[in-house]
Amino acid sequence: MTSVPDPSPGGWLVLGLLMDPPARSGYDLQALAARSVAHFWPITKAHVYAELPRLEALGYVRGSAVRQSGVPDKRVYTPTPQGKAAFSRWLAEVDLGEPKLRHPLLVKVFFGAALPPAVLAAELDRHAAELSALRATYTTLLEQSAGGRRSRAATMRALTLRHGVRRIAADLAWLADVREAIGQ
Amino acid sequence: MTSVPDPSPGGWLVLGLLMDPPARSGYDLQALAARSVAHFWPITKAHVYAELPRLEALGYVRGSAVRQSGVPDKRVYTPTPQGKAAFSRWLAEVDLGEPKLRHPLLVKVFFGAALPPAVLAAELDRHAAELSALRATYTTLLEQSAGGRRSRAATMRALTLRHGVRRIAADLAWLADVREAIGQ
DNA sequence: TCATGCATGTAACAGGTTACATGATTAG
DNA sequence: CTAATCATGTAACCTGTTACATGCATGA
Repeated sequence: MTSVPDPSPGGWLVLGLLMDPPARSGYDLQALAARSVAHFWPITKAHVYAELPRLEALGYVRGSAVRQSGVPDKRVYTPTPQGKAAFSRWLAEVDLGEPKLRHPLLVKVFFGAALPPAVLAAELDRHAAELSALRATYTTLLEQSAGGRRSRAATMRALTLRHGVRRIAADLAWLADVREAIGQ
Repeated sequence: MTSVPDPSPGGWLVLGLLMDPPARSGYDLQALAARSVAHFWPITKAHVYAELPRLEALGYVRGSAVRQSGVPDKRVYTPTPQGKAAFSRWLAEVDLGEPKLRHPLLVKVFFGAALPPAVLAAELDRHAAELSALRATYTTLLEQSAGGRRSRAATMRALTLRHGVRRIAADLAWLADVREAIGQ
């Protein structure tokens, strides 16, 4: 009877991002995702726009038009009581299993013996530079949220950034290992 | 005219695993993947079996039947010269972009304020236990490959395991942070 | 005039997983 | 007798991405 299937993981994430006010549009959600959950669960804008009507059909969110001047009108969404309940239940009960990572650089290292050392070394350095840049954005975000007292929710969100920072530190240390092992 | 598309990333990985002797069957490849590349690029058996005929159609591998007694007959694959060349080229030239990770536990932490502390704490501890177990399997694999002198290829493969070990150490340290932040 | 931000969406595709289907042999 | 190992595959599905399509307003 439902005909609308349960949200996919990405759909639940979108719902989760709507849990706290203010009401947000697809455009807002995409931007919010980019600076919050993106580092452990990337969500594209196409995905956001696809999930919103499904969540509405399930009765988990309600959209309403907002007129604007200067910029285009938009449609913002707020969670319904059922949506809030469903999200809490999902969060407590899901088992999404182990993190699945697909790490291109590790592929290059694994098969690295088949690669000219200079090519590999260049890739390693490029990656290290990207990691450093990423760490800078994470620490910036952390500092932005670090002022004064934090809500419980803000504390939890900050913790995921700390994960990113720790992981990057580990990756940089490993990159140094690899550099040493291959010479130069 | 080709009609057969280029391999997907997973397909290239399968080809990569065939580069070194001995010739392997789909069954062998799946097992090999599980103890080598799985921790940075998981490949299911269904995927392996699907890629093999495509690689053959592209002229990158050649399969041949092997009769066995006691166990079922099998079909093993060896790379062709074109396959070897194509793999080297791919490895040097691809840009698969940044690692994309989807980390369920970070989802739970990010929205953790909406979760009973005891539930969250239990998940954290379960995850920590799993990480410890995983680290044990990595170190076992490392020790197996650590005897005596290593080929260049073996050294590179071992380095990816060291990455896993470093990443787990970082994750465990972060889990301790979270535990401290939420108390109990 | 040109790029950027705001704003929304769709269609086609890619990549990979789950569940199903089958069957012999060996070890406990 | 049962479970595990060896062995191969397919069909349906899920999840998500890319590329396309549109258009106004603002600031440089």
